Amino acid sequence: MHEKLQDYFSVIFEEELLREIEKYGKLVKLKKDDLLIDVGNLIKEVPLLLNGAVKIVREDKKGDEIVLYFLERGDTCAISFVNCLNNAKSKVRGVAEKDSEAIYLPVKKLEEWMGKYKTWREFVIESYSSRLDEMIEAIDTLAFMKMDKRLFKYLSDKVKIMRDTTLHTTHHQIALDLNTSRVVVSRLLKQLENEKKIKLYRNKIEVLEF
DNA sequence: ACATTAAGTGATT
DNA sequence: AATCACTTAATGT
Repeated sequence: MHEKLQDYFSVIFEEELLREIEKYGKLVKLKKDDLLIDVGNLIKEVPLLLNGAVKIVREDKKGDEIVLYFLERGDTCAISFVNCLNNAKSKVRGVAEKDSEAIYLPVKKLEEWMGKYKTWREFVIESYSSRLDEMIEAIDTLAFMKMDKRLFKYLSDKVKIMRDTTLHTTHHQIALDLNTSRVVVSRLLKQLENEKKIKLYRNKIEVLEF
């Protein structure tokens, strides 16, 4: 845990804060599709992502889902942190997109560090603001982009997050993430393949352009 | 060989 | 862009 912390955070956090993180945080290994957080959960711990990727999904009452954004190394969901300061329940779901590692930090401590460490304060604010940016981007995408554009953005986002141009997923799964139907996804993917932007296989998509 | 699951396609709304 | 109804293809048992 020590080395992993050093790797990613020694540049932003001071020694003492790193030591505290090490002391109070617990290292959690997440497997693909593990749930980090679900809608309605009361949050007492907030994960700090060391590596891997997590997708943040919004779900409505009917169970329809839509992907808001992805988290990657060094990210934390400051939204959920601020959220749980006022004891609110989570409004989103976090699912590991691939095997990942995270340090779970107790909210109690996070609160304390807000006053104690400038770097922590800045980290949270920075994280909060970039989450907000991503959220706004997600709204733009939803409101103004046609399905074909949305799909392509989804693919290239995913390629960046996964650091792999070959995505192991199904048309069905993509349809769920974008809240559309599998048939539509299949057709649009076919189009993209014809435009030489991707290559299609079973359970696999190779993204050539992103 | 058979069943299951993923993906492709035309027609309709 | 969604839905239906169906086909084809790949994969698991």
